[in-house]
Amino acid sequence: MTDSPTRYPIRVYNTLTKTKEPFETIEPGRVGMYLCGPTVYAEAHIGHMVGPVIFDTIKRYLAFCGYQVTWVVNITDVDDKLIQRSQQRGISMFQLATQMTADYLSNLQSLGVDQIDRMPRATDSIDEIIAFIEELIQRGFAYESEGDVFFDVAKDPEYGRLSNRSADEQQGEGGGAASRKRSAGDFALWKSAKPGEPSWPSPWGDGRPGWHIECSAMSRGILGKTFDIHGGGLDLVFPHHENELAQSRCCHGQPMVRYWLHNGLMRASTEAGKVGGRSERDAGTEPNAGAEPATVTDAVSGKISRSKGAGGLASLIARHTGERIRFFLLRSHYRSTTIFGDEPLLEAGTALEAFYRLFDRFQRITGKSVYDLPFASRRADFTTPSIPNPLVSELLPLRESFLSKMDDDFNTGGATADLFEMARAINRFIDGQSLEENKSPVGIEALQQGMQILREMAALLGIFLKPVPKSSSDDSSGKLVGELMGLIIKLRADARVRKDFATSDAVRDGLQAIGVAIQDGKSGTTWQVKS
RNA sequence: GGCUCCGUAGCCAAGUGGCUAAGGCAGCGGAUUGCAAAUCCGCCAUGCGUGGGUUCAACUCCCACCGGAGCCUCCA
Repeated sequence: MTDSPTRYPIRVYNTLTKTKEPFETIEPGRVGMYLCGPTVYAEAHIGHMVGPVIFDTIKRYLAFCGYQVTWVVNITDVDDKLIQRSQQRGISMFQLATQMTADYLSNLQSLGVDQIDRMPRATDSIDEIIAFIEELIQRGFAYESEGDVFFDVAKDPEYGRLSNRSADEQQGEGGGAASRKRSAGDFALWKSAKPGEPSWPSPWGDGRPGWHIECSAMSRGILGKTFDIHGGGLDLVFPHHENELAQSRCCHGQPMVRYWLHNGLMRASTEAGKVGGRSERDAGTEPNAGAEPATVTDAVSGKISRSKGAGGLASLIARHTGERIRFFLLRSHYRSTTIFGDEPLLEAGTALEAFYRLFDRFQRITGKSVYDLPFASRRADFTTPSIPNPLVSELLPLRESFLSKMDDDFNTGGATADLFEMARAINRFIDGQSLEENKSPVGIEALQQGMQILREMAALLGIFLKPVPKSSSDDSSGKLVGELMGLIIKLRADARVRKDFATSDAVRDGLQAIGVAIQDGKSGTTWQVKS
């Protein structure tokens, strides 16, 4: 019973054609996917996580549909900014890159991004890069000029198609390179080294790769000359992806990529940057940037920008948990601009709490952790229960709805609606069967089967995979705390039996004040630490 | 100036040429509760920026305008 991916009507929006197209792989059942990763010269900010989270989700989904996916994310560890920043800090470029790569990786881990197969570094690929440049020169698409090598944009009639621009309107890179270029739009493939800069020997003298060439060289090395999906932020469409595309197509005489997928950018929710509000530009007032402690934004536009010093993702994750941030990112469509701030993140957390409470409830009834439940990892593996299960019958249409939204350009925002509907159906089932009071084996079995469906769908989004550390059911809260709470609840229950509500309410209010919420249910009192 | 994209209830946010325009947060009623909380049920956009046009029919297509964002230089 192999799963044939072609049976699923997946459609993706392709930036190159500006339309949604049926997803068909080059090689049946296999997907090569490349995402432009970070230039590791500074700490990551939340905007850098949009791509990794959505592509992580895309990979999970494609794998679920039966594809064998190879996902590559590159690390740009040589670049002008890296050199500049490392000199400022008095460390080597390699030290800086190592530190910032570690920061990036830990952020990915916090957000549950663990599907990446290969993370090649530019500096590990110098030989491939040089070989690629040599091929371009041989084919007449690049030229050497005083130790630099440039791509000759004029030689590529298709240049500009991805970003819908014509080559002659380009300003090109600034600096002193202009005099060495044939035309302004030409971009560097190889940059000659100035004294003291990190460099590698090449046929054109010591130097380093230009920005775009590494992606062409590394994607070819791992995924081949033509591969299925290339992704990145919308801001990379021009010039980065346009240039990559030109290099690879001209070098190989075949298309580089089947589908170009671009995620929307993130904006901070400053007063001025608010959608519908007046822009700072028009208002002509001095912007007050830095309202968000975790990010520094471009004061004029509200855009999150690392060049303005944005970063501090780690503290944001500490405040909100990685799962909350991930869920927040997946609640809207990946191509849309997302407004980011503490408020929307808090709201995502509130929404998530309902699921966590359901999971606690599940554990009280079944004695099992939701996180230990098995679930189908392939779309075709799902089998309906042999015994009629009213809960599963209710959940299956929601599962179909969820999957059809994911089929449609990975509409995670639409799909989350079905997750909420599932949670409601499960709660309704528990209420209707009074499962917390009379734990009927038939009901419990039905509940578990139902919960597996919710779990299966959530796993596609990369959420609810493991317990959130703050949950009271988690032993990280401490055994002692659990025992103390047990004692407090027992004493309070005694007070309630005596109808001494003044005492019981005082206990509840007191706990509330220190961040512990309690609920009196029919089968006892539950509690959790509020985040 | 050129090129893209967006404008859906108090807020966030899916979606569609034609049945009752998802879901979440907040709010309001009800069930439940000693009271709460949680959970469940119900309510909450005669309308999808504004004005035209195409069409039997548009929120969905086209045009104009207003407002917002991005790219055109490094940027996820």
